[in-house]
Amino acid sequence: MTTSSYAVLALLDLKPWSAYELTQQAQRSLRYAWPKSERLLYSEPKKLAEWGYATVAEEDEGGRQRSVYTITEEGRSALRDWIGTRTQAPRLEVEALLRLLFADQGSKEDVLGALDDLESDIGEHHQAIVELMGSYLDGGHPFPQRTHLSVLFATFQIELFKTIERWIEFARGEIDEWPQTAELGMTESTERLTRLLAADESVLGPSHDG
Amino acid sequence: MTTSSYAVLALLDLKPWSAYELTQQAQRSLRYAWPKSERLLYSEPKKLAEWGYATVAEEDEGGRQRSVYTITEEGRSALRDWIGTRTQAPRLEVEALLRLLFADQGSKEDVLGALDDLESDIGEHHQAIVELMGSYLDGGHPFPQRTHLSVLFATFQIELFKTIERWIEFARGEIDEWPQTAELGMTESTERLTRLLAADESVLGPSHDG
DNA sequence: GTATAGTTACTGCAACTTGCAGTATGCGGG
DNA sequence: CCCGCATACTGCAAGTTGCAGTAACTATAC
Repeated sequence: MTTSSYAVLALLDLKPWSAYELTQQAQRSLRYAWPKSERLLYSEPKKLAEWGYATVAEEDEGGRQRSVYTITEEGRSALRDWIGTRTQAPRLEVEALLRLLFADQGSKEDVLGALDDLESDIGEHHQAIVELMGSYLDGGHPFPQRTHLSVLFATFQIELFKTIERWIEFARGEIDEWPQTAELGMTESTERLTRLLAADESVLGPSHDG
Repeated sequence: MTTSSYAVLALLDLKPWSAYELTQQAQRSLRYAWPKSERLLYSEPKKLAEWGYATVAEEDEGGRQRSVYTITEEGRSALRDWIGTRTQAPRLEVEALLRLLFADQGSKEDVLGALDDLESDIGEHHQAIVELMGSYLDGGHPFPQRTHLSVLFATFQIELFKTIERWIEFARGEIDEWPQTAELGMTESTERLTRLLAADESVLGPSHDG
């Protein structure tokens, strides 16, 4: 049982799903907390069934056959045990930051390009979540009694995205002041920032909507 | 060539390293942008050598033998080509958020426990970076001419960590108001938050050090 | 009616990545 | 000289990803 198995099991606890529905739903709803590939999500319910945590029923809806998975009592019990365990440390992969760390091996355009990439990736997700919240107001939540959870979760996403977007603007401003990418070292501006960070203070101005 | 290969290649572009040094250095410096296991980092320089992007020299320093890797001209050229390519979308794995999404399957203590886990994981990293910045002020940067990059990178980490810590406090406050975890749905507080998010506004108060 | 292009619903496989156990060497203390 | 510990790796099984491939239904055209 990996964390991904438990994530799928938790979805199964909401209602029975076909493998396809389960996969789509997992990609949509877990994308920002526990991003997993379609391929993996397809194989998880099979393993759950093997372990006795779910049962499979072959249905014939829509002319085509599909396997519908339902959680078992053992599954619910395993889920309850997992809920109380220590969570894994969070993990952030941001290739744009990797490019920033090695910005001296390229031009200013290269780093700024990486920041543009990051901005557009974050922007897409940001916009999607704002729209999702709009749909919740219109009663569009698939499990209305769980709205409080989705919304609290969404507050995390929005705060994070806003912070990253504000930081991108800030970083662009800093980089614009560089004559080139390499060999700058401890400039006046860098020293000022280092002092702020060593004192654990924010380097961004106050947010515009706080 | 994976992104991890390029990350190691970029490190090799700074100076020649032994596999051990390279691995340690990569774990320390890339942890927050591109976290990779020790095991993988050990094998990357071997592959780089196979592909002709690095050369190996068997040295005998400290009595024990070690393989020292040096970047080649082909390696530098490959690195320059990579620097200009599109970056991958960022990826965030936060198991504590997964627990929040399924909080209705456990108790309030369970969710709050997950938030505590997240707080302590983030707190460790946060503190480590603040201390690192203190050491930079004392001239402790391993590549002084690259300080401007490390510090700009660190501003990202600190802003992110501060945001997450502020969000944890906020989320605790919300959860404290819940009578239980399940079946709350669109409460008054949730509706207020949903409206704010749909209007793309922050739900956290202004930061305390902005 | 049937060719064909598109969508739905998957499966197989190679390559990438991780965690952990295991190995071998050097080094300090008793 | 032996023991425990740190250093410097390697092997391997299991987890994960991307992509190519398959097969069935669906819509539109001719």
